[in-house]
Amino acid sequence: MSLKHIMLGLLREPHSGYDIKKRFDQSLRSFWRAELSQIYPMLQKMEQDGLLSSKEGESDIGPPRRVYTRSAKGREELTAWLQNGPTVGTEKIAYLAQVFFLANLNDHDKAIEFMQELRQHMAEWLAQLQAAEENWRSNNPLYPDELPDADFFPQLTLDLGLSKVQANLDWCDRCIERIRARQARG
Amino acid sequence: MSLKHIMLGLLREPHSGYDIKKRFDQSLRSFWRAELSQIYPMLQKMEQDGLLSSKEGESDIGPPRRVYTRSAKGREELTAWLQNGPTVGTEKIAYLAQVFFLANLNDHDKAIEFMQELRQHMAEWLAQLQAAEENWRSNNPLYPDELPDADFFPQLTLDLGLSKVQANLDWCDRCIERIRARQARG
DNA sequence: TTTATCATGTAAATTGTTACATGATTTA
DNA sequence: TAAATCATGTAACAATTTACATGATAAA
Repeated sequence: MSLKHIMLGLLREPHSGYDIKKRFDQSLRSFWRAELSQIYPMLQKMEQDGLLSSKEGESDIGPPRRVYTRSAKGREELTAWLQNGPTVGTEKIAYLAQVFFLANLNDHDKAIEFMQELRQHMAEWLAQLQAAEENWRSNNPLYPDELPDADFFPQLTLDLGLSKVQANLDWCDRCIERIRARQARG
Repeated sequence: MSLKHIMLGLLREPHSGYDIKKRFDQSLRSFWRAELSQIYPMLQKMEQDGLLSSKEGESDIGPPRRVYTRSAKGREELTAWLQNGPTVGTEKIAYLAQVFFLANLNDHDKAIEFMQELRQHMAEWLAQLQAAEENWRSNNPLYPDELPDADFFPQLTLDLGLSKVQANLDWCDRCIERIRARQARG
């Protein structure tokens, strides 16, 4: 059950549900996303279970906020998750399933179109990650290896994101070439 | 809703629920997995919805089987899924979330252990993919570019699998080095 | 005769998505 | 004053996992 643990990780500093949603969208979206309609009930459940405590937020601006802080039990739960070792083999990648069955289109042109559209998504994603990295680098002279731990480990995930999206992009190009070659052969 | 479409893709030839489970485990597990307890009810629902038809299986061996065939409506549903373009940005990668929060262990040795365990998983996974490819290559002189479409497109997903798992493995090595270097600096 | 594999399901719980509902504050 | 953002939630549905339940056949 990762959502709970990710939220515990984000609650290193006190946050509202709305804050947590923003952190998902800004920092985690390459590998996890969550909707507000999942976050708010989960915060309530976690508080019931003693992993969090909450208080009415000191909000300078905007409507009243409920701000959550993780408890000692919450910190233990988080470290237990990390100490149990990596969770692997649970990924679901819908676009790969689609490529697997692309023969069902019975049309190489449509298959190429599909791969080009996928390539476009990957190119945009790569540009976003590169922009994030460039922004980080130019605003922090310690980037990447002298950052404090709380930023260094997140940077590792950005590093992999860049490699992986690049690998996807290169693969799309190979696929398009190979499908074209089949087409040429008839 | 990809499970339905993947099952439609697998039902290019008539299959039982048990057969479908084997195809998930053998060919799709790098990017999708499903349990029998999800497959059987889904087959029933899909038949109700007119995407499949079923009959008592001609089973030479073993207990009676129910064998499903996709209907014209099922084929349309599958091509519609493919024609709607790639589904991206839905992946959840739990081990990356764990790396993101690894600072919470407050212990570089434990972080290195985590990355080594992850590296081990990736090495095993890579070996499996390489074995699958080698097996395929040695049993089929047409591998990879002269295969019929129904095998060529699946081969594309194996190609990406190999690149991606290799990228993960290299990244694990980089991470371990970088954490060690931090440790050395104190 | 025991173990592995074949074969099909149900039940309960958890997790995740989409739609709906409300209202305050800030910026243009 | 209109639109964007801040802020919190509920309801209904869909998807997934884990546990339970059963029994036949094949291979060692």
